[in-house]
Amino acid sequence: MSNLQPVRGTHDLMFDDIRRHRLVEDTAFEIAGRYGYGEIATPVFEATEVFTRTLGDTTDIVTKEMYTFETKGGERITLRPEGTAGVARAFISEGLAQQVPLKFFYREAMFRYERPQKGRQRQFHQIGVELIGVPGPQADVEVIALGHHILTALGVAGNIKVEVNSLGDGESRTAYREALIGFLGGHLQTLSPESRERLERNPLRILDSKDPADRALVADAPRYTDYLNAASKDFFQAVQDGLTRLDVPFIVNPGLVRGLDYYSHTAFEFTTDALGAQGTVLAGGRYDGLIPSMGGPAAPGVGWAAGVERLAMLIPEPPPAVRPVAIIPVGENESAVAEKLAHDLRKQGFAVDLGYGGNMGKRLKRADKVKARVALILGADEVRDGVITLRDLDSGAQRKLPMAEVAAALKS
RNA sequence: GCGGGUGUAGCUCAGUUGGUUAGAGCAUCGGUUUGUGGUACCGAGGGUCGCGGGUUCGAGUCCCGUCACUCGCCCCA
Repeated sequence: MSNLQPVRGTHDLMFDDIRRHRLVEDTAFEIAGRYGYGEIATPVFEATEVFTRTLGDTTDIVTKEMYTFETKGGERITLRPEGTAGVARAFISEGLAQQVPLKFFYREAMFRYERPQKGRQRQFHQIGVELIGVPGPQADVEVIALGHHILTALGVAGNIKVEVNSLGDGESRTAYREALIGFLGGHLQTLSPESRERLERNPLRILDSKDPADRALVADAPRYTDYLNAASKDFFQAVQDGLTRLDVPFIVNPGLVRGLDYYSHTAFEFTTDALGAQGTVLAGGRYDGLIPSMGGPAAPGVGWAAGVERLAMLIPEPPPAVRPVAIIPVGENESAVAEKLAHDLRKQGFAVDLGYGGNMGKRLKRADKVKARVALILGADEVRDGVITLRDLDSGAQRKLPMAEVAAALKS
């Protein structure tokens, strides 16, 4: 077992990496709280149907990309590949329909059996919000503005584009889908082989194909906006007006689509070109059909999820670790005094580093390594006189002061 | 799932047309300095050359397989 490696697509998070991670999560949590979103933690695994019932026949996802297994008791279980289905399931199981509107925030690990790339692991982390029970466009606006607010607070919004689109209601989508299939079906030879397959399974996805021939064809295809009915147009306009009012910069991307039927109206993505092919940093939309499709009440919803790893990569500087106070005892007897001092200071809220051995030089070196801000030197002289030597490790200045005044001096 | 690139010390990398005991910087440890860190100087430790097989008198170097990472495609709930 000497060649132990982490399982493909998984990573150990520590030091700077996890500080970046926590900065993303904590910032998002704090700001979501200002908008009234409370945290929810759903189970890491769910009954497989929780995901398959909503994903339908989009076979790649179901067959290729879910971690599904059978338990000893014969249950079919899937590690959650995304957060919304679990929240929707909780909404149904906990009978929360009486309590709408409900606002949830989550920060959790997700699992997808995909080929790892930059910004794409098999175990990864998402933050996300769900706003359930509000049918009107102000909910979409709030959720998008919240996403933008979080990215701004993280200092990464400058590199990010906010793209929005409307999928309209069910009637609009059916009409558009037919028109699109009709048009593309007349140009089968021009379509890329991949898109020819998508034509039956997931025609809307052809709109965001990367193939140049597809793109040229799509430019002449019927436009989604022309097939939105009046109600859908009004809804989309209200979303855009709301975003403008809140100074959220956005562009309308008519090629931005969702493959699944439970989505309606607003779809949006926050993208960057700093991460190669994995440019989507936050994505969401309105899912009025999701909860009903899982057997729940007719509760509308809108939300998004963002990749913590991707956001963490965009943060230029990881937040610094806490700078402790280092206590440096010089001899054996002084060590006991130092342990007591460390304990007292920690109880008062200070971060204290106390090494486990070594002479003064070694201990100062260690203090430097843990980036201590000050060293409290405790030798025989100090103990005898009831004082301590306080050395500022940045300036090198040091002075003696009575033991009783240490805590006060450290606060300044 | 498909195609390309890369695997040499803890990290970043060098290593000639195949040729002796595989190198550097950083990091680590020790010393100059047993009451003063960072800087400097001196020294030391640390390598199954990703793994397995093959070609060869001889492989870090060439070939095959495999694993991992990486870039793109597919997918992106």
